[in-house]
Amino acid sequence: MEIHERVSLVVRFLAEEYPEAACELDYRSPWELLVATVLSAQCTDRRVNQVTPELFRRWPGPTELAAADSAELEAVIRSTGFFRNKARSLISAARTVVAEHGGQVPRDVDALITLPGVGRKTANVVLGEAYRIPAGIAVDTHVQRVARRLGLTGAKTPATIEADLESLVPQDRWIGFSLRLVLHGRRVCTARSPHCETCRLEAVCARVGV
DNA sequence: ATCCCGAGGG
DNA sequence: CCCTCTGGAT
Repeated sequence: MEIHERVSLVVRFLAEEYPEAACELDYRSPWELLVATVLSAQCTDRRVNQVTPELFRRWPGPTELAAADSAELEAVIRSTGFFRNKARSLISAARTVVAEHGGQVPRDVDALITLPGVGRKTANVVLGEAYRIPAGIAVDTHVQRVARRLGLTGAKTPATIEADLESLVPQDRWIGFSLRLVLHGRRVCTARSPHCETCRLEAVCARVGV
């Protein structure tokens, strides 16, 4: 089967299988989503959602977080892991957002990735979810693993995988495609085992590395 | 390539 | 015990 045909089948299957796919981080504004997404690195969304209510109560916006005491912030976000790096990044990012972006989360990738703690994955999530701008396909550990197993890319770095997927998937499907690959990676094609016996994508899968 | 880092699952 | 969780910076 030719690659574009397989991709279109994958996109269609995912839309049928996971119509509900949505970001599972709790947030009420682009700023809160940015903070939650930075915290989600190497951490489950559930755990992030456990710490953000107190975080947003004590430091409601970038102005407040810019003036936060790092030790106090570290204590609040400790359970998400990497807490020293994340606290330092968030306070510094808050200062930049206040000083250079009028307190608003920037609407483009280049501005977002200059913020400490924000790479392409986080930038693509924030733009797609908060602003509905399909700036790029967010490539996290799940998207990387599942896309490679399916045979949609042979690349090994997130940047190249992102470019490969963006050349194959129509731009108006990017946001949902990423969310659904993540969901499939969590529920079926897990890191430990791809569970091919119960996977409805098996017919269009290259089963790379299985 | 390595480091940051806690928590839960197999 | 080892692996993994929506990574990013050095």
